[in-house]
Amino acid sequence: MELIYRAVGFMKRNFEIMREKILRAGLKAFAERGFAGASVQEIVDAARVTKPVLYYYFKSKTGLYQALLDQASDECYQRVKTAAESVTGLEAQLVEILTALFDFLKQRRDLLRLAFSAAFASPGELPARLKGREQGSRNFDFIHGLIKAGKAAGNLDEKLPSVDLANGIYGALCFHLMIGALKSEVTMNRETAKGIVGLFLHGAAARKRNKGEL
Amino acid sequence: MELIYRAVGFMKRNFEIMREKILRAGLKAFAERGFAGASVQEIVDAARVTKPVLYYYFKSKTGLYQALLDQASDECYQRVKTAAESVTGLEAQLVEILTALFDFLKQRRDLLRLAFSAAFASPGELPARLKGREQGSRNFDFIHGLIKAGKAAGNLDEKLPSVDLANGIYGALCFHLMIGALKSEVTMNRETAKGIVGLFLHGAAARKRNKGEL
DNA sequence: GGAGCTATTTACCGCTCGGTAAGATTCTGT
DNA sequence: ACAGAATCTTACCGAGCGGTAAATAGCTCC
Repeated sequence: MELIYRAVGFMKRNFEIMREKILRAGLKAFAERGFAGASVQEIVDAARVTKPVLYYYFKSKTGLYQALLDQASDECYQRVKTAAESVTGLEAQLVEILTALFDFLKQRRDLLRLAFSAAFASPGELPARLKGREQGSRNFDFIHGLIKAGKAAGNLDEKLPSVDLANGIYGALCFHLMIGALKSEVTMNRETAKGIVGLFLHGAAARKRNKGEL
Repeated sequence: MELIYRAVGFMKRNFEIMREKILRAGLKAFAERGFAGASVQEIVDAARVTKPVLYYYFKSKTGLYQALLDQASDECYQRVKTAAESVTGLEAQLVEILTALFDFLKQRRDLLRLAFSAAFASPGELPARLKGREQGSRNFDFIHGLIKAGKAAGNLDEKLPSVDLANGIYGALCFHLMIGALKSEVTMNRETAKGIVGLFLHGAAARKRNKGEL
């Protein structure tokens, strides 16, 4: 009995180890060269397996890519949700979300880069079978929800449509993440997050006088 | 004499016509499938020329891509500069710039999409010979300059670093352009631009009753 | 000990890729 | 008329692509 369990345990662990070895190599290749630019051969070489092994664990190049996208999307969404639940109040929540994603960027830059390049890829750049475009909007919808709640609580300017506000903070977030994903070293942290959220909430204009032209 | 001039004129025009036929086909293919995903064959088929013709006018696939990037970068920068010079005052300039680029997006979506995908591509996704990474920052530097001038004029919060402010408005701009480049129809216009600039300058938070009305 | 499953190897497939050699055609200047 | 440059065609290249057939090795279970 015990032998069997241990054997099964070993099997399971080995199965996952193989999968992750290939996933890691695929992530590196796709993040560096894009979907079309990365070749199956270089991936299996880096993972030190043979080609049919990749096709055994993932049924195609597209399947491997999809698995990576799912992983990125899930992990990203999870961090956003956890961050938002850890504090109360719109401003604190936004700061927490941005900080969490900057951490994510620092730890898993390749994964985030992959997600961005997939989200902003041209229609024909990736295989059509890839689904999960709506997955990509989970994060936006989540933040949009926070914004709507903040508006209902009277913290946000009621004259501005909530979708515009969500675009504002989400756009700033995406922009900084993309910049960070391209640079080699990531310097964004909680202070950066505070600055971005502060600019979003209070604006860039000089505040001395309530009335006046720019 | 006249015959010669007409012949030369015809030659020149024909040379440009061929070049632009290939450029147009290349733009469509690259914008739809990315650099690696687009094939030289499909480009020359669409342009109704043969393969060596492409290699005659542009010396390689990379050369064609580079020519398109140069075109996009130049046209974009030109529009930004013209827009900024057409009015005075930071707020009006920003609105004008955003409006001009939304127009650009509406007219040349493929070109803008190409520029964005190149700007945010991973290092190994495009051939190394491609230069002009600094070209891509011309627009940012230009806007950064406006911001610094606005700050010197006392229109912007002096406590906020100018580079952060530039990132703020430039990020919002990029985000909206990228969203627009992906959607099939473009709805952004001067009103959208005003909204974005307003949010950037005055923030999202509820007004504290400084401003009288409503 | 062998049926049957999972996991992995060797060796290959047809195809398309970016790119080119060599020559034909057309045009230009004299 | 004709040399030479510019332009364009036919026909091809080696390499690499994504993907697979078939055999096999290791394992479980009876």
